[in-house]
Amino acid sequence: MNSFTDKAISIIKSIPEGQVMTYGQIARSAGNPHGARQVARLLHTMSKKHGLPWHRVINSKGEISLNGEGFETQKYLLEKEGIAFSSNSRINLTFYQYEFAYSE
DNA sequence: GCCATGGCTAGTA
DNA sequence: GCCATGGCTAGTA
Repeated sequence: MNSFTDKAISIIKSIPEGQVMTYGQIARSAGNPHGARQVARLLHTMSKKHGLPWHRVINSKGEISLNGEGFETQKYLLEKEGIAFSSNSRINLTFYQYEFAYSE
């Protein structure tokens, strides 16, 4: 459990229902401030295999980063967990962002 | 080579 | 709206 990817995966798994984290926040928590794109990549390739709550990860602007069908699916899943979207389809991070903290 | 980012500038109002 | 950035999976040989 040492690589950036392993840490990121365990962090993503810890996001509680009804809360979100951003790509950059996960990357920083996993030890690489510049790893946001790697987080995006691993979500894309490993979500299914690891059963990740991929829909609880959004970008730093509070937006869903998918297009088309993916966008609709993610928005639906988040709303189902009680997360509200503003009229411009954004999420209030101050309210819904999970403050990840290491538990040793 | 791939990626579902993010930060910063320019350029508007 | 542009572009620098970086760790590594999936799939072939």
